[in-house]
Amino acid sequence: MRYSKAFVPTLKEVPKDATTPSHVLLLRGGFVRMIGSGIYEMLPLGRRVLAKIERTIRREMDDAGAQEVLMPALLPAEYFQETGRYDSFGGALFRLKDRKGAEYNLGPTHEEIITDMVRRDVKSYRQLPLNLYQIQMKFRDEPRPRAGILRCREFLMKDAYSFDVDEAHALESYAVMRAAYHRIFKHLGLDYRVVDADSGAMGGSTSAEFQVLVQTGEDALVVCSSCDYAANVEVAETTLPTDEKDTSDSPAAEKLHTPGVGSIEDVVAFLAKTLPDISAARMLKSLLYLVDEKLVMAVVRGDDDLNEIRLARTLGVDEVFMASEEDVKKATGAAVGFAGPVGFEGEVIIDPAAAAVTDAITGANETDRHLVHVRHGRDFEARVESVRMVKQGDPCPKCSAPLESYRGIEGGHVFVLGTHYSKKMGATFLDPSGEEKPVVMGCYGIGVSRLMAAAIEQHHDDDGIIWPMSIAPYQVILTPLGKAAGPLEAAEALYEELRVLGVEALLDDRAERPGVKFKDADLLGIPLRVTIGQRGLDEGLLELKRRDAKDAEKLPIAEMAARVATLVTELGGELTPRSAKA
RNA sequence: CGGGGUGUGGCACAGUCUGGUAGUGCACAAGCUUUGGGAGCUUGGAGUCGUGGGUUCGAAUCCCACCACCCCGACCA
Repeated sequence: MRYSKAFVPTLKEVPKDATTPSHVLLLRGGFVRMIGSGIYEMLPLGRRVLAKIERTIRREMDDAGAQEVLMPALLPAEYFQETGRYDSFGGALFRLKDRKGAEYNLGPTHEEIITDMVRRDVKSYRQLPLNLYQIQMKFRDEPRPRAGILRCREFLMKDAYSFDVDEAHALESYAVMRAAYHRIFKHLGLDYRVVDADSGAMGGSTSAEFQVLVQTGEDALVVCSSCDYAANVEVAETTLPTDEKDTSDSPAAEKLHTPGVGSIEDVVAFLAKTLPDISAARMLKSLLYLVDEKLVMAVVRGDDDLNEIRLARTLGVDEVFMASEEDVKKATGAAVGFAGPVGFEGEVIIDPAAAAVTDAITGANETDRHLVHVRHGRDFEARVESVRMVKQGDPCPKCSAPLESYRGIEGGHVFVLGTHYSKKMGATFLDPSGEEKPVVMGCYGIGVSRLMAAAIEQHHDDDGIIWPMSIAPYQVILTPLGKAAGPLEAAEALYEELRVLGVEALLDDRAERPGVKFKDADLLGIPLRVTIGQRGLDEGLLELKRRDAKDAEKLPIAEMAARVATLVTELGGELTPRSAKA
């Protein structure tokens, strides 16, 4: 491509609304443009990057035995109504009506549609297994789109669905997909981890997220410093403390006046004068949750956070909701901030770490009063369950080495769905003995457009993007300098040589000053740059510079094309050789 | 949905408090000079001041309502 003909509207200034690196650089580099909250258009460069990501995904999915389909984005409401998700999806579902008043929704995901596709034809175990996928736009009315292309209302996604005769075979399909995902993420040049994840309220049992490790990620993860354990903090486990419980006596509980200090920090600061060894670790944090219309108190140590997902699992429900201020007042008789397990009427769950505190401070269920010298088992009873959020430094549940905290962007999610949809939608088959059974499903997503942003979050510097070769919009940029004819002619010749070798080159034939060309080249993040200046030409040399390196390499003109092609291949790029022009 | 903020040429902003008919830089067009890291000078084109209403002789500016977008939180198959 000739730069002078390319539609690449780069920006010198940072658009006001862009905050994260990927958002800023995608806009500045002319890859994408926002036309509404969470709605982006893909300009030529952005489209090329997406196409590269799609190509890698297609190849690995096809190799893994999956077949590509394309489902509609516009869906008659009856499909999501059939599984109840037309309502349960809530506000996230884009709903619309046609001119006759019939209801539709835009596809936020396609389990219903694919299940319908399969149930129409699959009647026998002989037709299974099956794995179908598509790469298509998804629509979700996010409560808050953010971070540019990382959380959009319309986004490109690859979603695959497997269909098997039983759980064991479904697990095999799952394993095949998981392996394919590893190849995809590696080839895309991303630093990622596979982590244990919440499978949600879908009845799924086995699931894993492919998390791209970046500081700006939305998800908090813990990764073992020693073994391969990694998990989303939502579901992370840790070895329970095995310390023997302190049986020595502690003073009897005592009520203290703590006017206006409700939060853990405030109480610690307030009591620091009278109790010298106070710390958040001696506080009991008592949180009230609405569970099936009953109030349940969850108690964790003051320096811990409650994990709502673990609490919900422990209580055997899909979801728990933080109690409202009024509910808290009604249940404890005190303002928010003064709740405590002592004397609380209702179920109390306490985390082991909190239960182990033998001389604790907690709310007294009385406004402006706290209790000191409180002890689980003596002053109150509670069910001991692990409900706290695992954090940095906690021991790994597998090997006890300390866990490390990371943040990540969820780039992919694989999971076994079981028969959740097939039962509801009657997707059944006859097994060899003639018995009718529901197919066992799995689903596998990759956020294609999100990965484009994730790659930038991971690979950029102050000057711009540094694309991994495998997804770069062009593999090399040729930068002839100066007004004289020599450099441009040499660049044209090299451009043709590279074309024949199959290298994707961008020829910066614009009548711009060198500084402008260099700045744009760095911003766009093309992995290789060949600089063609009169100075070099006089010595018969061209310069080759990697975007991710500081120094350039000087090569004789005749060797440059071959060198570039070799480097492209070494860095994970592909060549698509063409025939020479007649 | 709660809290905070912003809407003024393509982009980034000033002007709003204290009302008088819109400006700066970049970008764009033309000319001259310049040419290895976002050049200089000259000239020029381009703006319903988010929308609607109100106050006023007069509104980007004051008042009311609405809309859009961003950030924090809630939420996120």
